[in-house]
Amino acid sequence: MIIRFGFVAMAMSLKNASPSQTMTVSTFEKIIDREAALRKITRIASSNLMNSLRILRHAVASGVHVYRFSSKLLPLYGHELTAVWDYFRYLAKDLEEVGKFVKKNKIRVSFHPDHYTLLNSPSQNIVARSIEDLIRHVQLFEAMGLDPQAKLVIHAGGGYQDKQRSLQRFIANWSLVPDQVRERMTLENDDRTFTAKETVQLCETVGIPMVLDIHHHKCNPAGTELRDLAEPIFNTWQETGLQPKVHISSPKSETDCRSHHELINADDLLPFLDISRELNQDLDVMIEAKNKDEALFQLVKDLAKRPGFVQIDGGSFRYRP
DNA sequence: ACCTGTCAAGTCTGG
DNA sequence: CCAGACTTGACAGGT
Repeated sequence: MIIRFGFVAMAMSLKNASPSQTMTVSTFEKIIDREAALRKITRIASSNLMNSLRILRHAVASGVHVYRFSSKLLPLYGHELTAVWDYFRYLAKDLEEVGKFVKKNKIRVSFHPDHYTLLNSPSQNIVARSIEDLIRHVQLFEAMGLDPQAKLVIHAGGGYQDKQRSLQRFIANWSLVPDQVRERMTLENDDRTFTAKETVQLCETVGIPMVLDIHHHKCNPAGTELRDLAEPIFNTWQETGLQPKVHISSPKSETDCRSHHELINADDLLPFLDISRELNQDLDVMIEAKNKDEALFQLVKDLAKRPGFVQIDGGSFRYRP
């Protein structure tokens, strides 16, 4: 069984390489010459894309094959202040260059639109804006020339006092989601509302893959066991040509279980790796830790000393029975 | 150079 | 019914 590790957005090992620089609304509004403000935003976006490329080069050089882009690549993209501006006209070359590097090096990439993106809201306006946000993320992948194996992951949404109705509303709203989004969409269990079991059932209903977050499951298990959920979750990936992806993070402390620690404690991950090994299931594991790539390297170093782990490169292992 | 309050977005809690 | 927490890196305005 093969395990590959990935990291999110930033690389702590690189200096001055933020992929998420931005401009606030108040700064934008203070610039009288709107055209100048929009050009400045475009310069920041270009820098974010070139820093993403630096991070990807660093990942490849380190043997890392899995990466999640920052969702803040294009400042204020989607805000009404910038509605007149065609970001892609000016950023096409940068996006293409990033995409070419991803394809050439076969890096598995994704986006995680943030928790304001809700497909199950009772407000049709919020649902409509969320779909627009998902489309904007898809447009980025398309401009990079990346096929539907480049995925989006979001949560099932809010509970709104009635989880069952809220799940039904997700299913009803799914008909509003265009194909270009559907074919890239995946869902992740969250740490307070929708459990892994509820999320995998929802994924089965709408026919999309599920990303298991091991830490969220620990916060929000509702009496379910990962051992029983692993197979159904893995099955949701069957048609995609991709191996299942899971998220791992370690709690900051016992009292603050939900926050992310700087590093990954291997003990938080090993039980699930053992389940996957029993099922002979290859896995991609996304590290969600404050120390980003350095948490990945630390975990790799730790696992390399343990029985059964045969290191392939800086970011992957063969895990033997 | 460094520090502190603020930031596009929505939901949930507690008062 | 409304203010504040939630999470986070980075801005913005102060020193």
